[in-house]
Amino acid sequence: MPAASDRILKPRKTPRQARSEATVEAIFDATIQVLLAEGAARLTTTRVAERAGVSVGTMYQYFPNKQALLHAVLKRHLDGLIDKVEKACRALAGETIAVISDGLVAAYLQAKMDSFDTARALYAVGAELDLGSLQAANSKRVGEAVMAVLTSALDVRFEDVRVVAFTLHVTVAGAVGAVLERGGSRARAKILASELPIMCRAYLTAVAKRK
Amino acid sequence: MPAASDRILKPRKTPRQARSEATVEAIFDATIQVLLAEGAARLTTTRVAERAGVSVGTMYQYFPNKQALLHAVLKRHLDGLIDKVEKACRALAGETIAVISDGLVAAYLQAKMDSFDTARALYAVGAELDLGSLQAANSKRVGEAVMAVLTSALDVRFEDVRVVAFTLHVTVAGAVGAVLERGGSRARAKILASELPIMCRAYLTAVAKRK
DNA sequence: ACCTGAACACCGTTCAAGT
DNA sequence: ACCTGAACACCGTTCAAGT
Repeated sequence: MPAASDRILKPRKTPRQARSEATVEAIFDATIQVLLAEGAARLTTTRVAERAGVSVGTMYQYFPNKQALLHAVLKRHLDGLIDKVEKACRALAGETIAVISDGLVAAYLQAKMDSFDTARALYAVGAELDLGSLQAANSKRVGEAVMAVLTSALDVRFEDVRVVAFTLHVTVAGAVGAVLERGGSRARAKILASELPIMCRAYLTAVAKRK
Repeated sequence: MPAASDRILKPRKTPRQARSEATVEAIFDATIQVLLAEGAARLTTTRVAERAGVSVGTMYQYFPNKQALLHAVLKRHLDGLIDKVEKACRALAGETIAVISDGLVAAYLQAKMDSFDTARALYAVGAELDLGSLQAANSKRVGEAVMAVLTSALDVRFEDVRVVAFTLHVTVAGAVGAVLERGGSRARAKILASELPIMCRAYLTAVAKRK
């Protein structure tokens, strides 16, 4: 039988939607904090829940399992990257292939470097989840956007834009990923920043046909 | 007090060294088998030991922990790759840059494809261990070999071979890794096989100076 | 000497019991 | 209705007890 004090002690009902959003946000933040502060090996559902200020049980209301949590956190990060790349693609439409190439590489590197620590931390858990499907969706969205800019190039056209866009994406993403995975110093990131534009421009020029 | 039957039932002492090697080999094989058959999530020390026909305790005599085991298995795989790439480098010494470029890319792709399933399976556990240090060592050895062939090129020389070799390695390895990570169909591997040579040759030509 | 496998600490996940 | 956290199954690792 509920005592009268219950009415006072219990928090008033907060708007369901807003509360949920805040909780999810707190869990996301907690995940990255634990990852950065304690490492992938100590990234525990209990620890994340504790840091986020909720019980494990509550966390499992929002995410059915640990993998789903990591998936969501990584998706959030990748979506942010994709947004930036898409924006860059739209801004580069109708330029020459040289400008497009440099702009794309710069945008991609910039986006990755903006969230260097987070990106590195997330790469460390990447293999624990179905990174495959996420990256596939990622590839698709970035692929569409890149195909669009390449097609819009002022001075050239491509035999098979799909293949070219795929190659470009997988090479740049792969190189950056490789550097991030292996301890990724910022020095090495700088080498990429100077060499990738040359490589991409050279590749695009090699496979392009004059318009 | 040992009974007389012990002398009969106990296996005779097998040469220490040879026995160890066989056991370690069995554990390596068991690891990859469990990985391919049951997936990374079910890759368990107990399961590996069982499959290898030893007790967990025995396995811990050879490998101080699970990470060390995975590290060793991955190292074994990467060393195999490096050997092939180094061999290719030696064979390509003194050729023109075009031949060297195509030869290098072909050798790298070939080596990866030879062990496609193993490579894919290992990528799935890559993040669980200090892949970083392994890849760093890997990078170094491959870097040396690639620098050597590039320097030996008949027709051109490079301002900074170290940077060029690094870029080449990280791009090709990254692209292949990216494709393997995301479910890597062989169809996509084929696109790489046709595009990477073009890209690498274009890059090398762009940064090379006539001799 | 060397191997075994029960035991321990800890993790992901669930769900009865609270409020 | 919603949250909690003890409880459960399972994992990595150890080490007393066997042979």
